[in-house]
Amino acid sequence: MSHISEPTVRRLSNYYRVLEEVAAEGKRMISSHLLAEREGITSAQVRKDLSSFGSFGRRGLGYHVEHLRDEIRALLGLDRRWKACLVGAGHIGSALVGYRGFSEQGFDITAVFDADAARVGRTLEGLVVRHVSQLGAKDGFEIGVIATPVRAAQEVADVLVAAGVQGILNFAPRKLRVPAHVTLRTVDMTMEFESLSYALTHRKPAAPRRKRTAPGDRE
Amino acid sequence: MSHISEPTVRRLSNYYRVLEEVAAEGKRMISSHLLAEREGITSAQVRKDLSSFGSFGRRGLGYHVEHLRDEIRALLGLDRRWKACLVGAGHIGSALVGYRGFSEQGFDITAVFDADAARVGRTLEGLVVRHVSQLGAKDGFEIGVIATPVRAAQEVADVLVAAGVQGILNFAPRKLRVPAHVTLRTVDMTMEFESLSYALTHRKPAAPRRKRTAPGDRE
DNA sequence: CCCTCTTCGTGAAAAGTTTCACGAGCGGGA
DNA sequence: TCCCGCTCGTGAAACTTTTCACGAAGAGGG
Repeated sequence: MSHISEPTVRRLSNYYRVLEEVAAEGKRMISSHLLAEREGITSAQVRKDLSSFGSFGRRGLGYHVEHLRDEIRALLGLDRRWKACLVGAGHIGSALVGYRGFSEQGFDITAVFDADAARVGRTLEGLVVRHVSQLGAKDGFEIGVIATPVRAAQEVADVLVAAGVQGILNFAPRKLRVPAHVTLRTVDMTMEFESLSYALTHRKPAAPRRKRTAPGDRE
Repeated sequence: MSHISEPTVRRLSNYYRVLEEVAAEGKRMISSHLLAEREGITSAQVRKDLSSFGSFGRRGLGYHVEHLRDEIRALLGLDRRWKACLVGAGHIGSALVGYRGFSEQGFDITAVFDADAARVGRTLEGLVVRHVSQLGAKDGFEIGVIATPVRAAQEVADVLVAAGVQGILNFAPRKLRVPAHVTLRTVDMTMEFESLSYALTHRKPAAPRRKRTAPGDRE
């Protein structure tokens, strides 16, 4: 195993969840074909992805569900827990602290920060909101989650980097600048909506009720 | 303009937000180089993306900020509003209803549904939560947003399709099956976290504290 | 008018990703 | 034991996306 591409990692993450489901259903083996069907992709893709980090299947039989699940879990680093903090106690931040999915996958949010004095001191899922100025290296956070308004996001990222986090999960709709040793992942809901808006606006079989003609339009 | 690839659309969405910012700063023109710098990509990429739907730049000068912004807005279908409903009034759902970003981009959530009787009747940002059984075609929703637990997501998607939505924005961590005439976009926070976990687990310069040796391992 | 500096638009090359297709291993039945 | 049906692993082909590199404007100064 030398290098696993980003698209492959994302699919592995999906396989992992399917495997958990399938294991819960009591199935012992699963074929690449079945796995592919659940994901809406081809079986060749599944086999290619899995072969990128090992040979886990048995010809004629498929993959051993629990074994494969455990291999992927280890590969993704989900067999340990991560110490995380959250910055931004607004709507999104509150939702994230309460979201089960994260702690289930090894993500412990143990502190919440906010820049707004009105929010400092309030309690969120058992955590007291602290002022962001108290965010330092001493607590040893490995991951920082940004759920602030977009204008504050870069500044918060800088604070997190200074506090020594190794990774940042950013929910503000903007690309952030972080040093190379810090890994950044951005969840951009706005972008997904705009992508959906584009797809709906240009979907093929739509009735041609009237064609908008923009200034520089061509066909 | 014949076809714009998905990665390009996503970047256009980013350019759009940068252009709004730059316009607010009062700048009149912007070069592909500057635009690229803000996004952390190359200027060739920017020019290629923009040229995929028209020639908006002027050689030697760059792009006219407001004009380009308006062109992208029209292309993405953001010059109109979408009538949307939300299913799932839990943590994530509540956050989404309250999230400014959506309405700013033309996304009007005008109804909230939930399957849990305990939540029906409660008010969320001025909207009374209704039981999901009341979700039908008569309200004419164009877009449905799914913010339910993963086990309910497919069923809700089916209901939305039956109610005639054209697009679905799914926040449950699972691929959903929808007919071809319905567009689906999934925001999978769990996957982003797992991708981050993978990156942190395998980051290069880390001290090689211990090497796991799996059964079928090779190098 | 001419020269220089800047920047776009765009084919062509390079890099990356997915799909194809086939050899080979495995279990089971006759 | 031998054959058949199933399924993996994988090189090669096909396709997609990004990067390169260069010709063609455009502006401004002298």
